[in-house]
Amino acid sequence: MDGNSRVQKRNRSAILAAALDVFSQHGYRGATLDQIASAAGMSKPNLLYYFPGKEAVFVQLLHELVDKWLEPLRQLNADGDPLEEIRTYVRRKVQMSQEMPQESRLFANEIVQGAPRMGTYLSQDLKELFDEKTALLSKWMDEGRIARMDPQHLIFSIWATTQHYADFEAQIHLLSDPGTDVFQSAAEFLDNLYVRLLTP
Amino acid sequence: MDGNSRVQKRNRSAILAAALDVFSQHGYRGATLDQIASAAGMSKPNLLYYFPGKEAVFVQLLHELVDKWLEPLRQLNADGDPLEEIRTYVRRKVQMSQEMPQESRLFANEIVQGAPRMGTYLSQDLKELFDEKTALLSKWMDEGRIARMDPQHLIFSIWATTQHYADFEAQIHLLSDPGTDVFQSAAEFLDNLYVRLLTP
DNA sequence: ATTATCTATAGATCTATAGATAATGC
DNA sequence: ATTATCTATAGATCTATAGATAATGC
Repeated sequence: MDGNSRVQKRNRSAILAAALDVFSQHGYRGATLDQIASAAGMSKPNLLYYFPGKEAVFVQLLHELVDKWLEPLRQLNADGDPLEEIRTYVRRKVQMSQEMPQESRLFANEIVQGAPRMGTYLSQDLKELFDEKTALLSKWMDEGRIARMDPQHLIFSIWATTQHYADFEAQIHLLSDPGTDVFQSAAEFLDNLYVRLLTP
Repeated sequence: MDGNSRVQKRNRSAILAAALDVFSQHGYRGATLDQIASAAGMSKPNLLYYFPGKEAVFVQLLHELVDKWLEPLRQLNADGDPLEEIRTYVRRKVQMSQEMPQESRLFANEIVQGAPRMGTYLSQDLKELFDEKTALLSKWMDEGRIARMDPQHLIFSIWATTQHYADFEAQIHLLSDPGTDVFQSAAEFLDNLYVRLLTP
């Protein structure tokens, strides 16, 4: 009656987990409800009992992930030591590429195609957070605590370099020396890069 | 008779140009032959007179682009000044993001999804070139002409930071200050970044 | 004669729904 | 009584082909 029985919760989260698998690998159009239903261990009509349609599953999935996805940037702390805060942010982003590559590719897929289903509110959350944190970086630069540069491009470069290891994993894996821990050496490389770049 | 009449050439290149438009925006599965044929100004059966099928169009398109795409890295010159060579490479890659964003997104789409249609030979070309250029970077580091670091991650970081402006253009555009030339400021930011990073 | 294009449609795939049935909760 | 699931299928979309016709080149 409340639409939130144990079975409902279990099935809805099974569907969203399956949707993450399938959408992140094939993109929105490349994914089919059959694949998702099958990965969730149920029939396609049953899946559609829980969600009104394909797009609803996709949008719900983005919703549930966006907060988790932006958490590291949110934690960039105005009261901390600037360089250490940014190093921590970079380290966390590399870690997310390692531990949540599907989430990264889900967003990448969507944005590469112009983010047609991301919804304005998702972008508004992001824009607000982005403006807040670029302002913080500017302040740190004004205070001479990190080197002066364009704070927007600084954040873009952190996103680019860290998410690259998840989004382009197929290429990275093809080109990297076998037997090395790519994420470990990436974390070290990027830590060094941002220390060099940001030290006043 | 030779299968290379003027009409054939014109139509085949119209199809490939249309395919670049459509595949780069919607990905392989999201694109339809109808869209491509219509963008090329012909009927779908007529398109299929020139190519055996959808995948053939896509693979042919990748083929024709991969050389152009790798050209800037190929031009990294062992006899030039190391820092200037790398700065030039970065500048060219930013320029390509500005001037060939569709090509960038075409490859991005494909690699994010695990590069299922890229073919091994494409990757072999890339691997060979990548190994050659990382060896060159290593040599420059051994000679003390640029700072020592992991040369593989150095190239990954250049790809990531430069291609990001094409691949994630939707996001960049949403977040950037309006009225500024994003590519101009990106080029300056990245030039400064790599000078700082690489100066011994 | 050969090349290029069109109409019509087969066949496959996919999203979504209708309607019946089984399982669960009171 | 309500919630959850199934079978069957409608309807839309898409790739690809068959077969006829028009345009071009010798």
